[in-house]
This record gives sequence, C-alpha cells and structure tokens, in this order.
Amino acid sequence: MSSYTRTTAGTKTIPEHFDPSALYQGLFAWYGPSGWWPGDSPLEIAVGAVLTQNTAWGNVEKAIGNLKAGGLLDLERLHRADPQDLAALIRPSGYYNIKAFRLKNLVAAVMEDFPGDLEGFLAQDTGRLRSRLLEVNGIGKETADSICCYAAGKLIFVVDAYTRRMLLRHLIIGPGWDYDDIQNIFQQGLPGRLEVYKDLHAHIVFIGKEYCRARQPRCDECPLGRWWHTG
DNA sequence: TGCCAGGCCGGGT
DNA sequence: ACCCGGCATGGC
Repeated sequence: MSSYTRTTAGTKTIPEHFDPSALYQGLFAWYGPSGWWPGDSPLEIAVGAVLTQNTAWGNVEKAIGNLKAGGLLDLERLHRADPQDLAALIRPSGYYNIKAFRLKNLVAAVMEDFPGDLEGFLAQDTGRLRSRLLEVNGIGKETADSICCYAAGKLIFVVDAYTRRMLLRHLIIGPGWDYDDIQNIFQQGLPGRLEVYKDLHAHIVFIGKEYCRARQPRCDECPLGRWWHTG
C-alpha cells in the first residue's frame, strides 16, 4: 500500500497531517486576499525585498518614501546614483551602507543583462532568473524568491524566518531542515497558482508577527494548527 | 530599557 | 558542513 508520508527531494519526511493546501484554504477563508507584496511597481517590490532584510517593514516604507521623493525609484537613476547618496536616503531601513551596495549590485545585474529593461530581466525563464539573482552579492534565497514571486510573478514559494520557526515549533519539521527542504514542502503540496503562493506566504508572516516572534513564543495560542490538518 | 524585525556575507573551525 | 560577528534604524 502506498504511504501517505510525503518526502522532499532528500530523505526527510513530514507528518502526514500537515497539508499546505489545507493551510492555504483555511487562511484564505479567514483572512481573504493578502494584497501582498506592497508596492506600485516591480522595481519598488524588488527594492523593498532588499531593504526589508532583517528589518521591520515600517522602516522600509520610510526609506522607499525617501527614494520616491528623491526621484531615485528608477532603474537608470539608481544605476547612476552615488552609493553614499543612496545610503542617506535609505537610512531609516537600517544597514543602510551595505544595503546601498546591495541595491546597486542588483541594478547593475539588470543593466548588464537587460540594459534599461527590468521587465525583460524579470521575464526570463524562472530558473535562470532565480540563479541570476542569487549571483548578486547581497541577494540570498529569500530575497531572490521574493523578487521572483512578487515582482516577476513566478511560481516560487518564499520561505522566511517565520515559516521555518512556526514549522519547527509545531514539530512539522526538525532543526536539520534547510531553506530548500521547506520550500519543497510547499511547492510540492500547493496548487500551482501564483495567488496561492503569494497569499500563503503573506498570511504566514501576518500570523507569525502575532504569534511566532523569536524570543516571546506564544506557540500555544498560534491558530495555524487549526488549518493545516488534512481531512 | 532591551529586544526584535519579512537576511546575508565573510571568515573561522 | 556548520557557526559566528557584523551590519543599524525605529517601534513597542
């Protein structure tokens, strides 16, 4: 008889009662569409993805507001901008010196491959886009996947600290599970629809902020478990 | 006040 | 393959 235990590409197994699709359906029924990612353009979304690295979103909003006010939320202008001027504008988002270079690096990659054409860059084959983003110094898996999913509309599920922490605390995964393992759970268990990927990640972050903070666990009150059970 | 936030890199073991 | 220090602001 076939086992109900699903496995990732590796040897790890996950509990049969954890169903990403049921989790999505439950969260969507409760909260509705997430509206994520906040941002008026692919460029703004990509910039936000870099600026929000280990940083509260409220601070990122201030930084993006400064970029807009300075007319720098523009591919060509970012490419020409002096890193120090850029750093001054994004100061509220923290790590502003390093993030200024990270933004410059991202923009330089776009300009190198698709000069002046962010849309073209983002329209690349999904695997190529992701690996190209990962080549950029300052862009890791979560940032790359956020850009792929929310700026480029690719079918890539974003894994963040909340996702990992919640699955750990609910004993769905063990400490040995890495980013790709977790991403595989969702990409294998979810229907292949972009809105599902977008909303589930967004809802996980929303719940995580309330119930799954790093040092003040209130795991007992976390409502997530209500929704991921199959059947 | 101290802790935390939608990470990532580089150097060390 | 891990483990760690550094990076920095603003909100609760």
